[in-house]
Amino acid sequence: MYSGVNLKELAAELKLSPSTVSRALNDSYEISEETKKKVIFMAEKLNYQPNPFARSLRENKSKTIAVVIPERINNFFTQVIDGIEQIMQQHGYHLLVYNTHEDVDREKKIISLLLNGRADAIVMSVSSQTSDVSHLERLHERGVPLIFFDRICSGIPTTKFITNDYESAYEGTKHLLQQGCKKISFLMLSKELSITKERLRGYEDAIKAAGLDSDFAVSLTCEQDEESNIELIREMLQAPDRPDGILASVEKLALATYHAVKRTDLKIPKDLKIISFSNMKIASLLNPSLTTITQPAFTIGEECAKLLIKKLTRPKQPDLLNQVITIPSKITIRASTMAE
Amino acid sequence: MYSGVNLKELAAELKLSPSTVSRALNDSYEISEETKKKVIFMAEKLNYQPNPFARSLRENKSKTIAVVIPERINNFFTQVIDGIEQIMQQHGYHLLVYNTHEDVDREKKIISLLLNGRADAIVMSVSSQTSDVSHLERLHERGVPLIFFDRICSGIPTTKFITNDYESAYEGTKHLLQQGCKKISFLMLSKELSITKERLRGYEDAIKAAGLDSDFAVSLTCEQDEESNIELIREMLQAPDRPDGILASVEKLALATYHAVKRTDLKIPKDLKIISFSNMKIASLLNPSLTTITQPAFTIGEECAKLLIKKLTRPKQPDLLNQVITIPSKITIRASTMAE
DNA sequence: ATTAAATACGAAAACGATTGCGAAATAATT
DNA sequence: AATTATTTCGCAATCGTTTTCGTATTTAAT
Repeated sequence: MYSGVNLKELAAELKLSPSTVSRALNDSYEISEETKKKVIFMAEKLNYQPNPFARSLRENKSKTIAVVIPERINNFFTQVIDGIEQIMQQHGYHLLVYNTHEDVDREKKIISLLLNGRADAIVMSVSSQTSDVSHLERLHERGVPLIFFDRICSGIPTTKFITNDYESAYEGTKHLLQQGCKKISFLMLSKELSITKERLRGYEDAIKAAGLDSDFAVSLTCEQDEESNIELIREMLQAPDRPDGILASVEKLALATYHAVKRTDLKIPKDLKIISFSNMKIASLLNPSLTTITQPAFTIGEECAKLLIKKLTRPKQPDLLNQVITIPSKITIRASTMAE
Repeated sequence: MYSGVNLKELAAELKLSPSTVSRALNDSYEISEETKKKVIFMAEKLNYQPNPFARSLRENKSKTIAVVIPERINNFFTQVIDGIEQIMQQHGYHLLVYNTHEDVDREKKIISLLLNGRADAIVMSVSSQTSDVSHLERLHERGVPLIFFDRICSGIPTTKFITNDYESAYEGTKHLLQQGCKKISFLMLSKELSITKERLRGYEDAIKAAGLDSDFAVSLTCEQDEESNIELIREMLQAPDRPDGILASVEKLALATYHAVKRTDLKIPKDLKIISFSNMKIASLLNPSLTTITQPAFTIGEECAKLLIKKLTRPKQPDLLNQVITIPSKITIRASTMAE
């Protein structure tokens, strides 16, 4: 592979030393305006591109951020990445993106690859299987700036960005109750997940606040396999004490419910009302259209990136604060929760 | 940021020279089994992680692949990336992902960032605005291995992966005709796009083969803005000579059509039948369920990656062949194209 | 026993940038 | 005019690897 001209060759062409050329290109005060112009012109002409690895080696930073997500085919995560990229691109940063596929082992491997400074910082959302967080602790102790979003690790003292999971779940459940639901089921991926815990808490509190017996609360931990999820939900819906309302803590479980319903005689929203955390653009095109709790995904990504930029570009920045920053979600009521 | 132990320190700890330690870790034949064991043990113990930039600088390769796509919130591209990552991760490669947002200027900037060897190869799908391809030519002439998929640049002599765009569009149009459509509209993003050209050709040939007047063929170039797309389609659907069938060359235009139809009195499939190139998992949940031409996205990603691995890991590999590799799509017929 | 070959390791250069320090050349000060 | 300050640039070290070359020691061959 032909790699263009380097600093030494550029310097030779200009009859200057590499140090002078380097300083000229970096706009050092030690270089006269005249030579700066000449250098810049020649660099332009020869299309000089600095070698990023030489620079990274010397400066001990890579101008690269790693983003680790549990799932790529997911509107929420995709929007977050778009938000991160939006800010990072403006500051000349590159994005390494890794998909853990909800698998802790893959997550651990990926994290271990990031221990060597390949990325200047990491933005991540943990997998649903992650309970042991020693790999993340090690990363943090190494001093790699680490930010969590959505699925956070409260045990690791750094900044986390989430939405108002508790309140949204509370409001969502309240909405179902107001629409006449008597028995609401909460669908979740894994009890280990921070979002599961918070959303479950919101759900339970709303049920209690309505004076309903908590026996009515049905929780169902869903597997990873799409088809088995659908079957689990179908069985639940065909049981004698079936729920008449569903709060799905993640989008894919709402879709699984739609599929499950198609295998029964039930009708949404007459027999079953459903609301879901979801960033689908086409919630309104589903049959019936889906009432959603939409997370501010793009904004979350932007905020993560802005904080990192502050941390990485300022000279003597303190460590990322151990705090949780909440950006509220928005509920959009659609046909799936309509009363008669 | 604390960066762990380096080779020199590890060597000092072992009372060996850095060269020996390096060779031991790289399993060189010049090192005895005994010292290899000692070195590996100590490296393990001190948790030695080689500096990727020093290595990249020395070896002149980064173990990194860049993926450039026009849109992130798109099931097709996302699945392709999953496929690429699947293979690349097995070979220790990292993925830089860039979104051009269908903007040539952003595409050019991104490409110029990749001229310096930051990535060992590039896998990309061009933006819909890309007509001038000089930036891509420069990249290719620099010798950076470049592979196109889906939206390709036929002018650049390298390997491209596509689906059978012509045949799929032909078959899709034929299906609409068989279901009784008399006037079929083809929806597309930009006439510059390779996929647009091929799919349009398939569509036109199918219309002609049916002995239909080509005046019936309506083409509509859609803007980037979602809302204006919807309005354009709505106007078309409410015109006196409205189509009774639609072939959408990309997913987002099918969804725009669904939205547009909701603003009219028309019913799918009674008044309007629609088929679309789409990798949506939830095509069956739309109202009515959408007949789709599903591209082998994951496989396309895998094949791109496999070819690159071959090119990058074998010592004296020739340049990537100037050829187009086709992997067929699959049509799934659903309610949106059902005759009475 | 002498020479040749194989084994196991170290010294040092190289990759391409940045930067501390020194040194000319010019300008300013006394 | 002599000294000092300022401007402008070059030398060489450095970042952490890999690798070429050289060398000492052991083993094999004649």
